[in-house]
Amino acid sequence: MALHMLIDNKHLCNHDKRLSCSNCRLSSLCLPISLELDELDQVSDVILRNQPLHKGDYLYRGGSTFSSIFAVRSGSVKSVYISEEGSEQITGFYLPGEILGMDGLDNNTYRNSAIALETSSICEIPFNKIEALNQQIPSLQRHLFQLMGREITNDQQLISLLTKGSSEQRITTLLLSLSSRNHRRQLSSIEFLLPMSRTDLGNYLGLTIETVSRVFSRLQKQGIIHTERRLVSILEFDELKSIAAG
Amino acid sequence: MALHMLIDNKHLCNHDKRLSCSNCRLSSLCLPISLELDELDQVSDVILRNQPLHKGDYLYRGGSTFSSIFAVRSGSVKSVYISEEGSEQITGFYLPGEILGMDGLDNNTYRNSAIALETSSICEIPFNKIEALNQQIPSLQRHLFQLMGREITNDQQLISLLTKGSSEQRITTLLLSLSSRNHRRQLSSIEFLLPMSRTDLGNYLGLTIETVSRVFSRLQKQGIIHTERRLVSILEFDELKSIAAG
DNA sequence: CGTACCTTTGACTCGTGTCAACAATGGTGG
DNA sequence: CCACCATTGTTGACACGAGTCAAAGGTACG
Repeated sequence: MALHMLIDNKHLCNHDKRLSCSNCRLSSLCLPISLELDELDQVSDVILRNQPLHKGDYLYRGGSTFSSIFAVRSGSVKSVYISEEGSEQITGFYLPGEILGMDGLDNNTYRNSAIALETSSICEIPFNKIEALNQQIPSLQRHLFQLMGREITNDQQLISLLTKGSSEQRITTLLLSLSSRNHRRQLSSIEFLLPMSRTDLGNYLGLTIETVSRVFSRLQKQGIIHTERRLVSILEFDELKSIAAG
Repeated sequence: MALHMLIDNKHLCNHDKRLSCSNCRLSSLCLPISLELDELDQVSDVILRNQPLHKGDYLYRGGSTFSSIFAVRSGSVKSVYISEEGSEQITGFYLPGEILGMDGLDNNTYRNSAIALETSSICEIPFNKIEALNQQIPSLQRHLFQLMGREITNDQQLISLLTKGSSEQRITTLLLSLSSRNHRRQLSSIEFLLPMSRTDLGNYLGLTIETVSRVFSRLQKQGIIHTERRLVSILEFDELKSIAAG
């Protein structure tokens, strides 16, 4: 009897106050703001809250069948495409409140693999269930389109950066992006931990690890940032912006 | 009376057999294949078939309010982002049967401008009307998500190309892309006209016009392609592929 | 405590950008 | 119809930024 209640409690954990969307600090980032409370609960009910991933764990693998999109709850995830020849290209970093997995919509197959950069909690959003909810909640459908539109504009910003930007512009732009994404989450925009290695940074920005390292050293020597391993402090915000702008 | 009939005819031109989706050779490219005939007509009815654009005309402008997505019927269009500082980045080329405008979904504002590369006919698809149809035709909603997913994976392929590819890889990859897109439309995959200038090509691929020109010359000297102005003939398909692969 | 991995720094190379001159093309108006 | 000009594309010489190769220092993990 006691055991039975325990199991029931586990089944109901989606409704646990601590784990519902209505109680999540990040819901304003990953869900439309205009949802009614009962709509919010409907959405919350289809979301799976799986075991946390550890560093290096796969959230999904490139080539596997698309089923869900994912929202980062804590930690961070990288999205990486692995070509037939084995070369890897990181296509994005995802922080708490951000959504990934939309690379699977094209062929019903994930194009990228998603790998945890650190211990991370992830909400899984089964796509067929959210598609069904779209029929009842129009603002949800619109929100999904908006999320995909944001993914597209993000990728296009990266394209501009890669075609036009020097190594310094690429790195300063990324630092400013991380800074503003931290700010959105009410965290410090001037001091934060990089979730990714120098290697990942270079891969994402199309630079070698040596160049990444040299740029960090140069920025530090100029007194614009201070770095200690993965901890970054921005000392001269305006300088950083002006380098990023070119 | 005669005049009245004429006007009525004009209003009915969407139902003109020549201009309905059910009669369009390209419908298999831009619409889901699984549509019933009456569903196809429903979709066809909301689509606007505007006056053809001439070379250099804007289909939409970056910063204006998002209202529609667009399908290229004939001709070709480039999508270009213009930064505050005035630098331009071409983010895509769109050929007949391909769909653009999804960069407007993020902020309800087009991020890019879309400009005709030559005289082009474009179908305009008002987004709120297609959103409403989604409620009745689930396969249409899925198709829209798929189109956006394709846009995302296309952008990510370009990112890989820009971070890893040499000038030769970038250009040969683009030539192969154009070739296969022509093939999809039952046109020659070995001889075709480039719709864009060398300048546009270089801008898209992150290369200067001089480098583009030199790579074309080199490929021609090696007997892999033949070019004469914008006409490209692929002489050694396998060679081209092996260069593109790296 | 040792090993493996990640990062930093230096010397050198190479590909692409920059600057410049010139050729070819297409549109315009006399 | 042709001369003119603007635009676009080609080719060469040179410079420079990022890649490559190599070595050494730090840090974390078992």
